[in-house]
This record gives sequence, structure tokens and C-alpha cells, in this order.
Amino acid sequence: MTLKDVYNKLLEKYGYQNWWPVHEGQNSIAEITFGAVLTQNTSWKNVEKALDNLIKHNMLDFEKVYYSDIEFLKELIRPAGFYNQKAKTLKAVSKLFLEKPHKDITREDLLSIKGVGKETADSILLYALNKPYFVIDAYTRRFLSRISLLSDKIDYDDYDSLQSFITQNIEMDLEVYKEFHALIVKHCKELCTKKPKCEICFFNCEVKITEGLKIEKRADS
DNA sequence: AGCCAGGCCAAGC
DNA sequence: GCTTGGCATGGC
Repeated sequence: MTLKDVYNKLLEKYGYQNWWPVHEGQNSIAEITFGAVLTQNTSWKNVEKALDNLIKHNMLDFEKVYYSDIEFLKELIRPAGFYNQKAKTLKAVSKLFLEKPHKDITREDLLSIKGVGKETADSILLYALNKPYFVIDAYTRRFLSRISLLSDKIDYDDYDSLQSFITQNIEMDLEVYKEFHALIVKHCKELCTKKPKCEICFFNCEVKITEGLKIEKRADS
């Protein structure tokens, strides 16, 4: 089974996820960028509340956020948690987007911002700026390590090596990158959960559940 | 009633 | 270098 087979199977089972943009008629680049920051270690439901607050106050906008009163900004994004640090990060990201033409914004530019790590940077690059960076997150690590599709030599905790391994084993295609990541998230919420539902999963992978909780590698294959 | 969510950073070994 | 704690809210 190739990575592309996995992608096709997920797509067949779950269909297109169409993550972004969420809100029609809004500044989708700002929405995606802010959403990527706000969702750090936070459920999307809470992010939605924060985004709704921003929309309500016409703040889905780099300039508005950059020049906003930070205490007010904190109040708006409060439901998304970690609001003290995220408010600063949103301002810093907005500054970058105001100062530099979007097409010239690089991964290094984003990573130099405090509060923006690799996953957030790659999410912004891929979904907001349409640049082919494959997003790695906790779900991707979990799913890919469980199906044991990649080389044994891969360190699933090393972001860069996992990312480059993936991009070397699937075609470079914006839509595939976007949809694949979204499908992995979907699958990890539905079946490949922390305590996986292998009995009803359509992948025959290397993981089985023993005694309800512990996960072990299968002896065979 | 904990535990967890689409991480990241800085301090402490 | 690697590990750990802090950051915060809301849903299940």
C-alpha cells in the first residue's frame, strides 16, 4: 500500500473535508492564518467561537488586529484559550502580513515569530498562501506510525524527517496536501483515536488493542 | 470530574 | 541536547 492508496481510501470513506475557508465573504487569508494560530492545542469548536467574535467586530483583518487594543483582542479570542500569548502572536503575524507581499512570505519569516512553530507555519503556508508544505501534527504522527507504512528508520517525533519522508513518497500537489491532512484529522477523530477503534476500522494495520487500553504492535507482518 | 483538544516556548536538568 | 511545566477554555 502506498501513501496515495491511503489517501484515496480516506477520501473514499470520508469525502472531501473542505476545511478552509469556513466563512463565506470574509477575508479568507486572515481567517486561515488566525485560525491556524488559535487552534494550537485547542479544539476547533473553541476556535470557532473566537473567530465568530472577530467577525462580529469586523476584525478578521490584519490591519485591524495589528492596530487593535490588545486587551480587547484578548477578550475576543478568549474562548480559544491561551489568549495572552495568542493575542501577541496574532499581532506579530498580522505585522508580517502587512509588511511583506504575501507571495514573498517564507517559512523562516513565520518561524521567526514567537508563538509560531512548524505546524502552524506549514498550515499557514499551505492553506492560506497555497504553498506546498505538508502539515505534520499529533494526529499525523499517530496515524502514520500505526499503519507502519513508512520506513522503520523514520523517527515519527522528528517533524522535519517525517515531513520530508511523506513529501518524497507522494506527488507534490496542493489539493492533495490540503485534503490529505484534513482527512487524517478526520480519521483520527473518528476511528484512529487515542484508544483506537480497530475492530470497525477499514485499515488493516499494525496496531491491535490488548486489554482494552494498551496498544501494541502486532507480532506478524 | 478528569482528560483532552489540529502546539509552542523557556526553564531546568 | 532532551524532558518538563506552563499556558486557558469549553466539551465530553
